[in-house]
Amino acid sequence: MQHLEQAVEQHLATAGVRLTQGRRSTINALATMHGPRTAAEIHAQVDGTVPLSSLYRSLSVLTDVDVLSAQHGSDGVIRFELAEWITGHHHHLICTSCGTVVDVTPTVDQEKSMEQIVEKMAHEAGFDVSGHRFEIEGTCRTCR
Amino acid sequence: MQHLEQAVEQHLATAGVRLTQGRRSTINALATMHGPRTAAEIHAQVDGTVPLSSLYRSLSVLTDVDVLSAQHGSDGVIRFELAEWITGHHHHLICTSCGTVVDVTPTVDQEKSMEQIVEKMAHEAGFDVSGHRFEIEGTCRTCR
DNA sequence: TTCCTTGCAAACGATTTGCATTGGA
DNA sequence: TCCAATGCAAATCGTTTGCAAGGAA
Repeated sequence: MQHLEQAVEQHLATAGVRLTQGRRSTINALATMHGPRTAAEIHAQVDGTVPLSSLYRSLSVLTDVDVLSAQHGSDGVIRFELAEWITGHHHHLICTSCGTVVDVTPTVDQEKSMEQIVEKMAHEAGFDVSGHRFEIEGTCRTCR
Repeated sequence: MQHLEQAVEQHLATAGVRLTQGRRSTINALATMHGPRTAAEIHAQVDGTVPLSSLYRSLSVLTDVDVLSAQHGSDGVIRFELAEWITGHHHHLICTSCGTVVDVTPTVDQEKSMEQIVEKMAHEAGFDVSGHRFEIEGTCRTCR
């Protein structure tokens, strides 16, 4: 995890953003939690040491500089996770019952197939593809 | 569009839900607008004839009985559209420049490939798949 | 008539922001 | 030092809800 910290530190320095105590623990919390987490969950994980308002501000800044990525869940709550250049490329399994989001990493073949399909569909509509989001909905093991 | 109205009417009757004036115009508005729309947009489209609170309640009921589907955008706002059994299965091309959302329908082969991949990825994580959402971001023809 | 629906207004709750204070490089 | 970052409290705003009145079956 030292490498991660250094890489992130470097990344933030380049972006001209300070790596403060609060931001450090926010990032560490997310690194520990594996997968998208809400501000409230992170707030609990850091044991309330970072006020929610400050936490939201940090999350916003960290997302802006691409250390985190954000997604809006069907429960209307934003979940944050480490950016893909840190965690690696993946997609999301979303439990329609409890809202939990789990990361899944496609195999190289799977990813290649998906990209091909994306490219083809978009091309016919005259779109220049810049990215895609693939979300699988279903029921997780514990909710079933 | 007569067929649509009858089918929906039937659907609602079976579900024990009344097709009222407000609901009728809500559904018609969405049928006209093609693609996911926010409550505010629908409210404007029906020219304010349906109060926002009532509109939200209708949208909620209609989503529950699967006449509409809802999705939470990256701006934190809920967008509604006619359910896929009405519009047909499709995915979304989202222009990151102008925000336009275009529906794209995958070919049978494309859809089959995607479902296979989805099934495989989800199964390993212990998920029961109920559906998937594929959103392609990029630049549309007119914005390019 | 019987309830499901509506309208209005008030409540909610996640997220954002103003402002004075603190702390990192 | 100097300005970004913080903490607190108040404000936002999309969405939800209580309750009495209205309308579909």
